[in-house]
Amino acid sequence: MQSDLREKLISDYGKLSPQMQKAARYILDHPSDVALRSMRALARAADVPPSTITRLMSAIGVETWQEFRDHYQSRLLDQPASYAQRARETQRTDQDVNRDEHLLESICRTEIDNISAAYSPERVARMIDACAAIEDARHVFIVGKGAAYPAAVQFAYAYRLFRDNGVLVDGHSGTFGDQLRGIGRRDVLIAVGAKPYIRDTVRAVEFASNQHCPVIAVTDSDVSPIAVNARCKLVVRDTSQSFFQSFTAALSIMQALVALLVARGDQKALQRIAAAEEQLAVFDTYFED
Amino acid sequence: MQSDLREKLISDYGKLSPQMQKAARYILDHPSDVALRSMRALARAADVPPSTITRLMSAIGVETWQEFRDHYQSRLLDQPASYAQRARETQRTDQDVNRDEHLLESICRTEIDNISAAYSPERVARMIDACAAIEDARHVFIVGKGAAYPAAVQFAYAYRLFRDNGVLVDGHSGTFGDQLRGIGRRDVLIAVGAKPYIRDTVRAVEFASNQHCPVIAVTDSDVSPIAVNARCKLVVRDTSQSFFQSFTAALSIMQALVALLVARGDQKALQRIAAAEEQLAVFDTYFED
DNA sequence: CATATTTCGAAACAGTTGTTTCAAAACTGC
DNA sequence: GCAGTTTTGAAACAACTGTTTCGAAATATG
Repeated sequence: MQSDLREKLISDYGKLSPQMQKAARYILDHPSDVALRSMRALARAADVPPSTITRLMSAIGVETWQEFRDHYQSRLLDQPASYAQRARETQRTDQDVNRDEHLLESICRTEIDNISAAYSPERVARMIDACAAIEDARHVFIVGKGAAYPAAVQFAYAYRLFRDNGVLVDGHSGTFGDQLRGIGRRDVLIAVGAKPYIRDTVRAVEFASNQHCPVIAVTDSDVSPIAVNARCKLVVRDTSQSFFQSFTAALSIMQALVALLVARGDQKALQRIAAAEEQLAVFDTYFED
Repeated sequence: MQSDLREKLISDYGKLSPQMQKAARYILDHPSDVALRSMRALARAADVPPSTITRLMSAIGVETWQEFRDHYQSRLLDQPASYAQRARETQRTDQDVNRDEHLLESICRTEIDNISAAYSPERVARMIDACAAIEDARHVFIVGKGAAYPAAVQFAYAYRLFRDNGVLVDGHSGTFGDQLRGIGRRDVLIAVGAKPYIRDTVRAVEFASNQHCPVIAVTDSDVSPIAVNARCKLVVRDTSQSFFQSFTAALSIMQALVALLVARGDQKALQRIAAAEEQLAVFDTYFED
């Protein structure tokens, strides 16, 4: 509702008492202090007793200092909505009636959060780097087991529509060893996996590394066993409300990689896509209505 | 001397005790938490006793938590590479240089749009309805081919961890007909698919409908051939920047269904999950570091 | 000038903070 | 197996947190 407390502070400034003005002024001049320091510390810095801050809060219609601080913290992070605030919101209506709705609501927020984090400037740079590696590769191996399997499949499927050097290492028919045979320095292995890490995936990464094959790790941490020695670490959040990690952000990134590869590619890529489509049509895969 | 504590954390990671690794890892994954939250709050979030954080500090050669926090706070202030700002930047130089960044930026926005649309109040109501149908079903069949396959697999995989009446109709081994045999009014078919619709999926839906089996359609339109006669239509956007539709929102919804089912379920569901985890551990599926 | 309001800050409060301590638990190497 | 080491979490600690209370000070009103 009240989206910008700063504006409120400015517009109400005239109606405040002298001491409150002093506090308000300091806050306007040092917004990051609100986000980073404690209320009392801020009061000291503004040369005002703590109670003045509390009073200022109620004067501008803010329930509690935490609410105020959260606002400034999320502004500092420049994330659409703050995490803590969100958590408290969902907690507030913790009761029986709309429990399902609230769960889904909170899942939605988390998913969005995970995705925006995945496209932070730093990650974007890494994705572009990953693309470069993929473009130069002789073969592109993709490994992802368990919960990460869908994300791996997604990439493999889309990739195959415009390149024919992709190999999905699924271990379905035969062992990993068979599928990874001959992997080397001129290839690339894209490994997808989050905690709990699946042994096969880790082993595949280790094997590739030993064969000097660069690894692109799509995983949940910089220090994930999948990310060790990786040429490129694409770290995605998998925060989830359920017992099951969310692979939404991972899937999104995989799709983005494909989009990026196509965008950077030449006409040939587009032609291949057209050919693939046509082929599917010939095989009567699609349904026409 | 040691200017970047993050690097230090990564390089020393291997030499830390398990609990410290857990803490270090959380810090690496959530750096802004260090800047914004209290030490104890961080410890709670990382699921670690407060003393572990203190110990971690001395392990990486930091005198006090304050010193550590200050480091992260100034990093946060130094780096105003904000999201919105970044968007503006990339738009400004629309041409040559930052084309990749711009594309990813726009993909990100689209993905977020798709997801928020998927959790609109109306959809949320439908999802709850879908859950009810799934709960009452004798068997839960899941079908999704081509690009929709990953989303279907995702659901099937997670669902199998706490219910044993799920059947992934993938048409891999044998025909669709075999896997759908005996489907009837007491079952449920979850069908995932967007344009271009794949013939097999449509046929599966038609077959199920003829056998009076209720259908839950996760698709791209209310009038999609998959959604005709569906008991419950979960319409998700698949807007995408690339030639390839985005199945992010569909995947997200499938995951949300699982979360909802578990949340609504009884203790038995949780017990089954525990059992499944244990079984995977017994089979040595997971990698321990 | 007296009085009614408003403004103010010290003090008290319950809760939380960062840190240290210590005994139990989990690993060592033999 | 066991002694020796390391690792761990609960408890205790003083210091600090955000908030409320209440009487004094300042201001306004007549």
